[in-house]
Amino acid sequence: MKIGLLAAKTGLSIQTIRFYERKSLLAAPERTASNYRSYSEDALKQLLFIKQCRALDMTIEEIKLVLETRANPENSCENVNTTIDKHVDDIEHRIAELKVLQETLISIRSACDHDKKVKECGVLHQLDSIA
Amino acid sequence: MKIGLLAAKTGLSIQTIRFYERKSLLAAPERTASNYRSYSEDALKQLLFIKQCRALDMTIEEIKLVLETRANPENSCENVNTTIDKHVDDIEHRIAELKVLQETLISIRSACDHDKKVKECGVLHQLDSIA
DNA sequence: TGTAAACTCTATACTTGGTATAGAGTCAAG
DNA sequence: CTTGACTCTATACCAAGTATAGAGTTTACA
Repeated sequence: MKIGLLAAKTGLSIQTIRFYERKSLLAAPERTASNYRSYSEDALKQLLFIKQCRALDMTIEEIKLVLETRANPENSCENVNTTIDKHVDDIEHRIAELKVLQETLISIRSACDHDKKVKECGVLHQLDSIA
Repeated sequence: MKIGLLAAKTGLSIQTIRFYERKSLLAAPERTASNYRSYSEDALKQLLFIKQCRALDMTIEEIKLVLETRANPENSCENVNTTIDKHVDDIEHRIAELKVLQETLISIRSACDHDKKVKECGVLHQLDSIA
């Protein structure tokens, strides 16, 4: 199948598919006589796998690692698990950070209840003084 | 004061300060005879304000808007408040997304309790089939 | 006074994960 | 046979910086 159909089937853009090829996430496919990329069903499966990993916010490098690990069924899956564990950790940290940020923002926001003038705006005063 | 001292006082890198100048967040300062940037105390205050806004995850464009609003004390502070409200909203969404992601990751991770081989690894099977 | 270290300057390239374009070639339908 | 849809490569762009090269400047110390 050609790249347009593959894009439609995966829900990824054509440019994204070519981008993944450049990044060596997806093997360069066969070419037709007129130099069009020609993909197999395996490429489709691989892309769906990649898409799934991206949805889990894995970086391209991490996905590459997982794909390499997966390529040999006799490999230990240890570094796949390590990758997931690290993600869970990172996300936990990020959520905690965002919660603090959220509270700070809400607290700042409460300093100006209405549409006032700049010189009276508690939000701006807060922004000036917190640091 | 020269850029190195300003960087030390603000905790920003020299490159970041020059970057903010290029982005028009910080006015281009006077220059010495030898073309070195020479900053006032006001520049220091402005940078600390910017740093504070960045810590609240505002984009450079948003900060620019806030700075422009702030410049005239008679302005209405409405769009400052709007900016903050939008942020609170964005962060709420992001936290919700991350929580879903976290749960998904934890559920996937539970499919492989130990260091197994790739072919037996539940995590990899999950990654294959969820999409 | 000499010189070496520390500082600053501009300009450019790199990062991540794509997205958007230009300009050229190819293919299918009417 | 031409028009429109598709594909190709190469390049530039986004945010928010970071890192480097190569040149000039200032400061400290002997």
